[in-house]
Amino acid sequence: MQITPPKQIYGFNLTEDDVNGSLNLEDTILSAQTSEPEWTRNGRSYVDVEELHGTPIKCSLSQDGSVDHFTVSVQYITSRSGSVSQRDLKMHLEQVLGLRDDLTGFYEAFSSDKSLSSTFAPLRGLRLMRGTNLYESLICSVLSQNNSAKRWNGIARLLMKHYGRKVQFPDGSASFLFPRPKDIAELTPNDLQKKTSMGYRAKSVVTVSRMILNKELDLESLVNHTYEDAMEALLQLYGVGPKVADCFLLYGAGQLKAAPVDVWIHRIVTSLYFKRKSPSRPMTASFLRDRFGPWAGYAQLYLFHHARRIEFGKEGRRA
DNA sequence: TCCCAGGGAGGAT
DNA sequence: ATCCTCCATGGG
Repeated sequence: MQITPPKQIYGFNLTEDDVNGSLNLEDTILSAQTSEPEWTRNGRSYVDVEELHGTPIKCSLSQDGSVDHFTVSVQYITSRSGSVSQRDLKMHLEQVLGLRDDLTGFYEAFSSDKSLSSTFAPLRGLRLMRGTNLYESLICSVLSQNNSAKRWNGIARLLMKHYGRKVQFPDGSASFLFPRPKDIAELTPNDLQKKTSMGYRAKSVVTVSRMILNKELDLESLVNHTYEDAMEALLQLYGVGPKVADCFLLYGAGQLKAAPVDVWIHRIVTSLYFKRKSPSRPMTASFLRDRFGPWAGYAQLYLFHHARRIEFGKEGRRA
């Protein structure tokens, strides 16, 4: 007699033929990019829950092989009634993990820049993640200000738990989606702060949520603006300065010329490229855009993580 | 107790 | 324009 298999779990594999260059899945997922809260770990796999074309989907990825010759096993399951095509999920993962970015071209274009190219070998396969929910990316970027990656992720998880929709999966697990602007706009900053311990960032999160709900701010239209126009609009938002705006533009809107300049990047770029002069942070950001053009975001990512790894060890944890 | 965390607003020069 | 200080909270 045939035993009925649990048909609700689907899967497929990605190989190096599906990716434009090398891939280090673990480094990519653990590099604290603010496109969305960090994926959770389950053994050797990384798990993400997202809403894809209105259907909650939970996918689990694990990489076997090397960063150049690999198989990424993808298993996924959708919430109750919904279904997602394998093709849609594959396109989703291509965006989220930056699988179309020409990493080989990046490495070749700057092979003569000794400062940058020295990071290529240790970080080979590290890719820029991109969010699929602009609001989520903006809020995560706001939460990251003057905060550790571990803590802003914890706050984002509390946001999801308290204000996001709970979704059940056929395997018995449950998750919370990221809240929508209207879920947050109705709160007072004080209520939000009490539930999430996000501190003074609550005022910014509520204000931005209300502006989006009232259509004073349209994140979708910002994506089609030039970098300069989008930046100008974002800087009007309370709690959004140059670094947070660049984080949103890079990880949320996919503007690869955006290079968020935090205290680390500022120190690194100053010491590597400004021998003994001291540029302002805006100068550092424009320097990165001028020097690396459409690869400025990637240059920032590689310089940042290389320095962090030297300072703290592999995953940036404090010794 | 002090310092820092992938900063930013509001104020004084 | 550039330089201060303060901001909530948690971890080292």
